Amino acid sequence: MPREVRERQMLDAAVAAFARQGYQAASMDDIAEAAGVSKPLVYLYLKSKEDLFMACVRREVGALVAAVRQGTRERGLPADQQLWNGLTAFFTHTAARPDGVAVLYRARTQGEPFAREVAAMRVEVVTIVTTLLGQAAQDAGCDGELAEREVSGLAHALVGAAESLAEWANSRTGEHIEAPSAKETAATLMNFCWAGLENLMKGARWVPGVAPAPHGR
Amino acid sequence: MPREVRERQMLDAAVAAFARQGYQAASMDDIAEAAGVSKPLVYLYLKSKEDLFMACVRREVGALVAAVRQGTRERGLPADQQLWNGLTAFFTHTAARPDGVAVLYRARTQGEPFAREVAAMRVEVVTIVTTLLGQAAQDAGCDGELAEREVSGLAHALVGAAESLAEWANSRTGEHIEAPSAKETAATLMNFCWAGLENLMKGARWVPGVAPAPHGR
Amino acid sequence: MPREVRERQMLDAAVAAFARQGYQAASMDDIAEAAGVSKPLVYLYLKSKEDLFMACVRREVGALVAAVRQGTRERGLPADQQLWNGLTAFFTHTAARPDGVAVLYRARTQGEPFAREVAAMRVEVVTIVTTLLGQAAQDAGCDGELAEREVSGLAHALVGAAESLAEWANSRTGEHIEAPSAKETAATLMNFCWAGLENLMKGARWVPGVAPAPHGR
Amino acid sequence: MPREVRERQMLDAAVAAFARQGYQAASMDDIAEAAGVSKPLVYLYLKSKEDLFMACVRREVGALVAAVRQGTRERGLPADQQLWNGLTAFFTHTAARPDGVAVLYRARTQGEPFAREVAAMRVEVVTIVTTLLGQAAQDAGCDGELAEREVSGLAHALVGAAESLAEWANSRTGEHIEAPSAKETAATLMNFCWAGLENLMKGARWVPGVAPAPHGR
DNA sequence: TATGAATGAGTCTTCATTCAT
DNA sequence: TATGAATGAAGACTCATTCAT
Repeated sequence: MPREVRERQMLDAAVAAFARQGYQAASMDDIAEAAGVSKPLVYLYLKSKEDLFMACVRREVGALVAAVRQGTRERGLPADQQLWNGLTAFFTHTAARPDGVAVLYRARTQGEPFAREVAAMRVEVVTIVTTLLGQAAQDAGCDGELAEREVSGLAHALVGAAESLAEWANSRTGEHIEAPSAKETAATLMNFCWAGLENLMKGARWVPGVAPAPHGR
Repeated sequence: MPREVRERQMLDAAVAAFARQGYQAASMDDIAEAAGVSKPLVYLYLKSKEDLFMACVRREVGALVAAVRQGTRERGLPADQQLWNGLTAFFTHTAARPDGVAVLYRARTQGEPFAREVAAMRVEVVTIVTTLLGQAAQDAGCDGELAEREVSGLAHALVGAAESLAEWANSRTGEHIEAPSAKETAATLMNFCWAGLENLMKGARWVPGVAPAPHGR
Repeated sequence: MPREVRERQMLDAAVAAFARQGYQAASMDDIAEAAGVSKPLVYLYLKSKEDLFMACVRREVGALVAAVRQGTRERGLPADQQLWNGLTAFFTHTAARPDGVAVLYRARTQGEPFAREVAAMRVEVVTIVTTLLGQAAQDAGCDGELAEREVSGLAHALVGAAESLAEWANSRTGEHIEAPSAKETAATLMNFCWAGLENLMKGARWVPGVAPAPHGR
Repeated sequence: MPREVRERQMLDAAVAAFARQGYQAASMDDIAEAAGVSKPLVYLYLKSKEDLFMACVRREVGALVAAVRQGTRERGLPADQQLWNGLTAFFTHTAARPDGVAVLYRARTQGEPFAREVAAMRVEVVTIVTTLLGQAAQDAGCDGELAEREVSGLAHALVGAAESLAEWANSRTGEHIEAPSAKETAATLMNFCWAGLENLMKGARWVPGVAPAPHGR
């Protein structure tokens, strides 16, 4: 059996194991067995547990970013539409590859090199989102300037909300309550945040003690 | 030395260890040493590694919930103000006890019993939030009906956003860029979500292909 | 059982194992079993295979040097007599602790840190020998100057000869041919080298094509 | 590529590996790679690691013995001259093929079959030396009888001294101190032992408590 | 002749856990 | 209350060796 095929089998098995048990708890023995190969072969192809984990992380990072990029590829739409498309792509991916996403989640707490990889991915996603927001500001003809730190905070809030929602949406899978579709979830998130973002881009801010301006309270 | 004191020392050491290294990687040896006691004593007081971790989780869950409750105790304020207070309390706690929060974060991926404990905490927090939202709806005299599922989704989005922001805010600690204060962070989050929530409570929804109603685009 | 005792048991077992099988081939499992303890205890006390080996080496280095020093302690004797005493002590030690000596032998080809330790021991022994030779030169009233390099070479030759003889003498042990006693072996070596050394100290040298001076050929 | 050539490449690589790392530590993988062939080919040609090592040992034994024989081939010279020639040949070989010599050194501690091979070589060399000594006795017209055991001991002392000197001489290679030439080293050893050997052949012995006879102390 | 693919067996090391005191 | 001493079980990693082609 050619090397590439075997290697993908191993990565598949590893992603599943790491997702379910975590980096430390997953054993190379189990991974090898799940991949249907002997342990030495795993080492021959993937060098070490760390390298194997890194390979998983990189693969899943790539897949996730590709999915989101694909979702926001369509030009010429209004920014909110594009953001919704991107979120939908994200939730679709998240539902289709829960283990892959879980690996990324785990990687964030597994030490420098892995955390960095995921952080880099986040930056990429945040950049996409930020670009969309900028475009949205233009679309709306608004001129409010957002401090870089504020944007960064917002982007993290959005990503965190998305991750949390993804987890929540997927946690339903398997129960008799039907899980919400990716589009529904994306819409929920848009409902949650879009009005606020728009306000911000217009320079309207929520401040303690005063209701946000555009709603006229 | 009285048992209670010793036990707290152990929990402190354990929380630090689990937070920094994760459940699997933290070793009972290290924890005992950090606590300044012998290993058998740890076992005498806390039974097993699992029980020790559970004790940590429960303690931190309690502390976090108490902090948030404390933050939202003040009655008679408008709902947004109360939510802001709660968030501020959350971010304050999060900045004060990063290790405690990290333990909860770790616990979510550490198997059934621990995940359940954290999930229960989330439910509690979500309930608080939900109550506030309900009150806010009344305050606004609005009559929009929110499906239970939708509320649940929103609450998870809010909590996820808050967690993500907390992590982001704390990741700055130690750099020369000053970390945002809890109040700032809470304001960022309010900016992010409050307008949208208000809309929803008025029955206005973002739908694909159409700009959100209340803003008149 | 107190730690010190256990530790000596382990070192004894380890020395035997390393001597017979070499560093790589000796397994920690076997050593632990031979010492009558479990493997973790070996690691608890001696940290790692490398550290264990180093501990063996150091112990045997100390024992050997102590033996030789003890042998040459008696002052006031002629130099040849003292050298003979030292050699006798060496061969006695060598016969009494063949495994210890074998460990030192193995250590020389086991990488920098170990080789260095043995080299340092050699230097110590060579220094003792050199001192004796110097004293012998004085005793003999001779004034021949030996280049440092030449002395070094001679000392190495002497030590090599001694080692080789020790091995030869001990290889007889167990056969029906009786092994030569330490004193006999020491005498053999004195016979082998003393006349030559004396010549050298008188400035007489063997040169190709000419028989050494003092023997009048 | 013809089998013989390939086989020599493999042996060269193996000798280098075994010399530098020892039998256990050298891996078939590394040897195959160093030889520029695939592992199965090594097994096809040389059967097993043990057989490969044995092949190396035999080759190097042959080379060393051949070198020494070559050095003592010239008949009609005085015995000391011949011995010096043989030693020079030995040190020349030793300097030219340090890896080969190292393999023999390693083989001595690698278990029965290998040790036997090297022992056999020693016997051969000792025989050559013994013959020379016998001839020297005749040359000197001396009638001293040397017990077989004593001769054996002397021969081992000589060989050990030679080995030790060879190692010492070669350990200088690479430093800025120039290594002594083979002839110098051989002369050092002759200086070290020849007078003693001559004495012995004349029946003069060093005995404890008495200075050696021929020097009249 | 030559090799890419594959593995059974074994090694070092660590860890949660328990006695005996 | 408190601990020095000790271990069963398991995990990462490597290596000599063999097929199928």
